[in-house]
Amino acid sequence: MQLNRIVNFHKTIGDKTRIQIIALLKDGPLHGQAIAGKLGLTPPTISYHITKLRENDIIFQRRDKNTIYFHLNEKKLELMAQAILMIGGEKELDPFKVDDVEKYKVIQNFLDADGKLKTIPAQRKKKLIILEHLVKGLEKGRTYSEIEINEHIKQFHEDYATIRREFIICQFMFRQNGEYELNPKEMWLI
Amino acid sequence: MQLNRIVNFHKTIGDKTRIQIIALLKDGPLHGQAIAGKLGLTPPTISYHITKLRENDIIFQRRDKNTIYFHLNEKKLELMAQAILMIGGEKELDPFKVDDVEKYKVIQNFLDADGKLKTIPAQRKKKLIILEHLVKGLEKGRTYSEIEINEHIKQFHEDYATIRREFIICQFMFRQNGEYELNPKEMWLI
DNA sequence: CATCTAATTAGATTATAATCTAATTAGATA
DNA sequence: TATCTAATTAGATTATAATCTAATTAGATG
Repeated sequence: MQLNRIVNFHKTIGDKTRIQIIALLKDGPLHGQAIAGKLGLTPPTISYHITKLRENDIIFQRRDKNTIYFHLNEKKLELMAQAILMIGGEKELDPFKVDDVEKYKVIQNFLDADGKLKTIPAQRKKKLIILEHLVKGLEKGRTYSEIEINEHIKQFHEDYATIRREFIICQFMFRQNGEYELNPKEMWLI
Repeated sequence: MQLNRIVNFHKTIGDKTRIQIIALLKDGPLHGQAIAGKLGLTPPTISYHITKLRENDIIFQRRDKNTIYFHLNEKKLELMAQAILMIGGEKELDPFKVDDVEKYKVIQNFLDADGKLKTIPAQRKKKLIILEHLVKGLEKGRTYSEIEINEHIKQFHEDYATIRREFIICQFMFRQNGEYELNPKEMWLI
């Protein structure tokens, strides 16, 4: 139900602590203790809020040794900014529409604890969810060389060539004279 | 504090009942009992939610005899949709920036119980708040004849000519060969 | 494998928020 | 002015949510 998605998103960002976390992450990723320190709250409290933000796909995370860095998913904010205007006009047109809980489950299933991709999903819908996850962190409107894309993908999977091809086939990215760029239209699964 | 404004806005629309009210009002104004009926809730509950929506300038109201019709302030939704993206980048640049509580007070002071304008404020800031209030209900992107604008203003005040002129001077509207149109940029007081 | 660091979960407490019924207010009209 | 209609306020109840301390888990590293 589209309505619940919108309600949950706004309930999530309708909290001072969580807006502060978003504001902090605007300037780049941070780990939990850093956030707790800056906001004068305890790590469990931050965990609590981070969980809500993550469940709503507003942040994602990358581990570096013992430390988990939280990143803002700016794309989601842009997307939901638009969604306010569509309240009441929901049509549920796209069969590939999927909610955040479902996305979350698929991501859990296909990534191991390191955030490495175990296998590439065969089912189209699941594959789209995973590809969407893998382009998080790439900037919209910026061009990348093939080498940069390969490096980015290698964080998740050895077989960068296949995944790079999937990015193009599924239109998450465009290639133009050897340069890669994110598809600015990012409504794939919403 | 800009942060609180954003938090309150999202807290307000982060509620299923209130999103449903917004969705209903997308199709045109309704009175309290009608909303209560459609949502299966009691009038006091609707009053409670309406108060929150009104405090955040998401709806406004017009009385017709005994019945108060609630209207959606679509401009506010568009405005706040943009605001999500500016979290963390607040500068507080404009001295005419003003919060919803302040607006609300000014509107209370200058309008009588019927919603009629008692006097036109002399102070610029207050005048802007009132003019902004008076253009609520006009559609963006649509053109109006002078007669239509006059009629619209007469709902609030006899001296439509002065107010019509203020709309132009303060750039709430543009005039082009006898037709009037709302200024699509509507960030006046935010 | 013992230990360190960072994050999360469990459980309790406190603070907010949503909803109802009953009482009250405000305006319209016979 | 008496009465009707619609909306709001008061007060109580119940449900959610935010935060803490203490305990636990997961990885990294000597």
